[in-house]
Amino acid sequence: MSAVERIRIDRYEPTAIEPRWQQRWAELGLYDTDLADTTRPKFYLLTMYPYTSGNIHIGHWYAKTPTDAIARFHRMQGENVFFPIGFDSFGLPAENAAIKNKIHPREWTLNNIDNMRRQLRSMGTTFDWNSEVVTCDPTYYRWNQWIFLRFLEAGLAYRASSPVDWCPNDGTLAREQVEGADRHCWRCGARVEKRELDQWYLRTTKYADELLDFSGIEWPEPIRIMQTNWIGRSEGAEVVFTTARDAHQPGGDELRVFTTRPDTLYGATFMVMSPEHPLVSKLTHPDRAAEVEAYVTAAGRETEIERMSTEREKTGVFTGSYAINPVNEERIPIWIADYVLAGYGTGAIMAVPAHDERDFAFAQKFGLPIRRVIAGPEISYKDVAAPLEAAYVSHDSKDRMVNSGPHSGQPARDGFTSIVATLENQSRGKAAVNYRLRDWLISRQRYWGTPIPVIYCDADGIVPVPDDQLPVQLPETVDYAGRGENPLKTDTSFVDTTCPKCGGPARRETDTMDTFIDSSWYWFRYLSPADADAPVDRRIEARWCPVDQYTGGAEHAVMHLLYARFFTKAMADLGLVHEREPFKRLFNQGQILGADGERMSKSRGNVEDPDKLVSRYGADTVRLFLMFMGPWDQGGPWSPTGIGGISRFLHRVWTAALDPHGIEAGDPESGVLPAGQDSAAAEKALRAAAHRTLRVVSDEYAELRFNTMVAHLMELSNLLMRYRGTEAAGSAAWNEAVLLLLLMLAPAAPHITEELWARLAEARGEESGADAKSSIHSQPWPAVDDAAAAESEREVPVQVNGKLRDKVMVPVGIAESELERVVLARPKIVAALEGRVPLKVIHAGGKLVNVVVR
RNA sequence: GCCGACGUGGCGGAACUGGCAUACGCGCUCGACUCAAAAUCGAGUGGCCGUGAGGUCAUGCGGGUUCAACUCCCGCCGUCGGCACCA
Repeated sequence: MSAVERIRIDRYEPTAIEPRWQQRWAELGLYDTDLADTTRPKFYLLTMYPYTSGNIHIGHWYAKTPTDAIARFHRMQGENVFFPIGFDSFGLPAENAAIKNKIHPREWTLNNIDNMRRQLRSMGTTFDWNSEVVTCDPTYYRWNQWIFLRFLEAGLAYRASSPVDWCPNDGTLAREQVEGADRHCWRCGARVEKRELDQWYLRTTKYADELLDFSGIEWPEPIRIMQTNWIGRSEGAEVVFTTARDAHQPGGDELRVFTTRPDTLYGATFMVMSPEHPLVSKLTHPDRAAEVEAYVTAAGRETEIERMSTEREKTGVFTGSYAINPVNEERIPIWIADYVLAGYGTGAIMAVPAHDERDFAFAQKFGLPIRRVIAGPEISYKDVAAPLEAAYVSHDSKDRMVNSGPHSGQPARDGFTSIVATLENQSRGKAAVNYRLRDWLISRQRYWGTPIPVIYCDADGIVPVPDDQLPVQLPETVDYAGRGENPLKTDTSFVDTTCPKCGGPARRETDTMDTFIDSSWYWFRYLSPADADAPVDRRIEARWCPVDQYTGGAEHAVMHLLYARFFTKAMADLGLVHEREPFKRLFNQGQILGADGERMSKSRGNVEDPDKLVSRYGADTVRLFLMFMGPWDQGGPWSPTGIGGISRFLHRVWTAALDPHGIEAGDPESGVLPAGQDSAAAEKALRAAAHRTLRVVSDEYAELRFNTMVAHLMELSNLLMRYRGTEAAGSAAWNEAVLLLLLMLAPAAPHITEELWARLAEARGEESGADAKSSIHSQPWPAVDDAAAAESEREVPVQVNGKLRDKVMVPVGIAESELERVVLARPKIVAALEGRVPLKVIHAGGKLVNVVVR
């Protein structure tokens, strides 16, 4: 090949190629899914829709482009792939930007969406844009309202007054939106306080047990554990204590407690109520009223002041009242302390200081009695009365009950059931289950969200907005007086309305819904985004749900991913959908951190803008680089070091495909076959390598192991380059290897492969790029030729006492005795044996030989 | 504190059910091409000892099981994520 001829080969210039193909694919409608097509198996692939913050950053690329490779891979497998995208577009940032920049949240959001659409397209992703969903659009949020009304009818939505977490800036928060030991707001970081408010809830607890059941879905173990812990099911008993008659009050009130250790009931030496407990004022002795009142007031403020440490000293006050223990009629004092939570169990506990660390600390501080009622196997009868130095918290099967009246001596395990049975006989308690999970508080005092469709009428109370008046639209012009105040509240044109029942004057609810409502069912809406009659088209849903593969970050473990499961179950019970689980398979990609190892955020200034990388290297290089970085579920700090290696790889693919005969200057070896190989052997080696690569790469795509997939494609391209310029280059085997390489690379690097596919077709004199069928992305995934991939010889490592001493080439399928004979004759092995006689020879299925000597 | 993930060259990482530790890539060193540089191509690249063949140590640390351990078991240390007194 002359130098002149080589120069005529076009250079690989991604920025020239990529926009052209993106446009061509859109024109051909290559990725518009026909949901009615039943001739192929369906594959619903979902990636978490982005929040409309304005910019697509490298983290979005890390989440979306490997997911796109999954979509392309499944299409090549012959499946009908549905891969939609949309925008999570309600929420605080839009509102904050509006306040700051004096721009309407809608305008801010829609501008951002325009920019993000452009950026998403530049990735070369195959989203079906026809099914796009934008949650701040009335055509979407009217169905939030409609579903809410169905929940209301079914008793799954209700209004209640209770102490809620309140952020001074952002208003009420769901419990999972309060973070850290100091209880700060997940959005603004301000300290959260408790407020007693009337708010709307969804009855998530109704599904607590079903949500614990993960059978039939393939989710990562850590997420299942997190959800399980979050739901926090515990089995125990509810025990009814009765207040004792006293000078200041008649007694006889029931004080219910939940305990997981009914076997310790004889060890209850006092009781504790939460400061918010309804019986607090009734049970407080007049002499103690001032002290108790002060404590309760302080506790209300508690959460907003220092609460950094769980090691914090226990605090509390005595009410002056006593309760009767149902099993031994013992009279024990009732205290109030903030370590007992109002929202869990009954808001009151029986304190067993001998066997609970918290109760122990409290008893020590206030000098309350501590009585051992459970003894471990090492405790002798004599030691039972000895003072404890710490709470004995144990579930040892050898534990036995002591100081427990008729139950003394019984194994503690049996005590659980026998005490519950005793209580049940006397109607003073029963077996009970408690959950840590609470109902979902959805009211938000914000403008930029879905208005809750109810009306308050003085005559008729809470009146749902009739379906035919939906959507309740957000007013267009609003006055942003300032932060923390919902502008809907002061907008009389919105608030003032008439009662749908009596026609009298009435007020609209001004709270809007938590934005997690939007993402709790959006994948259903993708299937029929324009349907004006129903939120979900049940016929399409029946065919396409559940989502086959969902990808997104693990940070949504106990919020979005739990809410989505709840919604699906609730909607199924309402007959709106068929499936009870939303996402069959879930994969959590890791998180890309800033170069400083911290979470990427605008405030830290460590956000990586992919646009300049794309303009320098091209989208294909950025896609491959992100896949090559490491296992997809791992993420890690961002560093562009090494992206040049990916760029070089794609240049080599380009060269191998278009210029098989070139010889690199300065390389004395190039153009020469490896020693001992003729061109037939070289061609055989090429085919074998290509088909073996195909075998592993197919698995790696299916298992989402993109980093090793890229590595294996690099190995194949390195091999091709080794044979470039030799007699084998340009042979049938070479061409086959090149085409296989392009097909295997196509899902990951769609533009360069499409370009080379088209050029090679043209070189063969075929039409290319004219229709959807000729695209590389419409080709079937190739089949492995097992005969070509098979190897005739194998290199077997040989060890002596587990240490590598030699390697031998032997025919595949060699008999063990023959292999042993060959091995023992090897000079290196003879030397290593030093005359010793082998005790044993391990063959390890022909993969390795280990000669064991003493 | 409880729950979970992870710890391998200078760096990102590979080794799937115990079987050649360090694939692939980055970086670095040397060489070719060049007046020179960039780009590209080639060779080398875990530590230590040795001119060499080779030996020896090494997958966070300490033990153990095994012919054989990055992989399994026990006990520590460290990093990251989740939970936050849930009775």
